[in-house]
Amino acid sequence: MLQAPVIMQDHERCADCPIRHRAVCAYCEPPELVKLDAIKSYKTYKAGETIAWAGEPMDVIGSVVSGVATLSRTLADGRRQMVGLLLPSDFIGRPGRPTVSFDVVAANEVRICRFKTSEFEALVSKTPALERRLLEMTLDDLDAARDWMLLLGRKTAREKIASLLAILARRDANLTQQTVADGLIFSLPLTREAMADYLGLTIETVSRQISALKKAGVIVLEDSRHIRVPDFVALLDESGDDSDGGMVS
Amino acid sequence: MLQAPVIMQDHERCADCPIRHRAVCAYCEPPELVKLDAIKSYKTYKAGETIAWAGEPMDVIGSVVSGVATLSRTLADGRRQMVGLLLPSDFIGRPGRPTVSFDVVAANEVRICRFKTSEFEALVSKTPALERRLLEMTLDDLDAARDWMLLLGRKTAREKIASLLAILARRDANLTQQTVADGLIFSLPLTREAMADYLGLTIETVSRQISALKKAGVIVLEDSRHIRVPDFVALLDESGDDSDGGMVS
DNA sequence: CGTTCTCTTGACTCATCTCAAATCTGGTGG
DNA sequence: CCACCAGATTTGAGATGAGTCAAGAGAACG
Repeated sequence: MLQAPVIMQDHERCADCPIRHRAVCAYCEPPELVKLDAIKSYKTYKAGETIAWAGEPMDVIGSVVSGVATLSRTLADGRRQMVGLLLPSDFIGRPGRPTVSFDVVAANEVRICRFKTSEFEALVSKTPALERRLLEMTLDDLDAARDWMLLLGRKTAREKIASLLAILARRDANLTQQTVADGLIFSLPLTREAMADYLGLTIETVSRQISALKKAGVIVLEDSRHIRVPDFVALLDESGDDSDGGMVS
Repeated sequence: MLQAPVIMQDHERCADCPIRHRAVCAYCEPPELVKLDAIKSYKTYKAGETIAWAGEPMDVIGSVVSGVATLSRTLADGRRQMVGLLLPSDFIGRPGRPTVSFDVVAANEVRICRFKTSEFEALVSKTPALERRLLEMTLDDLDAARDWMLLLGRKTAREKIASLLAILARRDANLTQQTVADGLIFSLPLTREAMADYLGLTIETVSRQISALKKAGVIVLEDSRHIRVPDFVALLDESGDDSDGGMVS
């Protein structure tokens, strides 16, 4: 379970940074960190605040230090689809392009370690460790986007909900070092609307399917933003994915 | 027509390669091309042939020289979603991971310039030009995947079809240097089934929506694999996208 | 304690899927 | 050149999952 939010300090030295080993700077050596230190700054956004608008020039890029942000694209008539979920250590902004192509919105309070785009790009081109990590992270994002496409194109509403809950549960278990095997509880960092945008559904369908999974005993709602999963395998079975994932010889 | 039949030669020298300036090697200098030359080989796959199976180890990676290949993921019960479309110059295989996570299938006859994964990775780590281009291509793929997610999650069947036709029409116009404005004809490199897998629809729905667009006069079928678009803007209107894309101040 | 927002639930509609059959196509062998 | 076959495509009829519209129940906030 998550504790009350710890008041974050500016991590003056990158070496103390909580995302030091997973962010874009993961492979940097101390001398390189000094250079990053020199050009970075921190900024905090409140829940619901827009960090960047689609189509606008993006003069800062950076890493999520804490909190959750969403990337979404909107059709002319208002239909919206989330296309990315940014968690701590994820990178915001696309090097080599002047504008963002989607809205970036803080889902809860988000803290960002940011750089001026131009300064960061200059540093990247001189720092192979940064470029290598950036490539690796982008490849991971692409893999995730492709799993997500399978979900959007072929899964039922119930499977979509189960898949999302499984993702969130697994990540939370990772963070808190619980074992996934027995009952685990996690908090939902997304509103029903954000879940609907993530899954390509309506709010009502999200709500109905959560109720259905609750009725089936697969999940228990502690309150509307905290979920308990008594049997993680049962949840995976509902997600439509190969349950033996990775076990194939 | 040329008198002598043109038989595709192995492009012994990269400098003569048709995808030289768009593939992963785009930024390489002649001395670097020599190194690529030394470790590359060519292979041709027939239409329908599987180039790589999901979950299998992938010991070769490389670039599509000609033809079209598809990436797709399959659920345990057989539902399938295409998650990538590989065109000439696109890169097959993921550096830094031993297995592929989806099936790679030739949609028509595909010719590949390939490298042993281990040799290629060794070269990448010593060749910044390769790494930079790889990052750039991966970022483009990620952008494309995100547009695709919007299509899968929020567009209607008719909009999905129109979007796909618009993409194919635009690419074909690019290749043949036609202007997109007036009536243009292009060939459909995908079967109805492949289109359905791309769009998250069934074959029947694909067929019905193509018929509907035909009846509405938006497209004309020369035959079932060749489409004429009398008015490209009308097609874009059907696609659901902002028609004024990029024109917003 | 209203006000407002989020979430849940119900009743009905409709887009897309499913199942089934007809038609078209290209390729093969006689 | 034609008959035939297998696969691809189209079309129809009916089923159904998810959307829409509407109302009510909680929660959060000042």
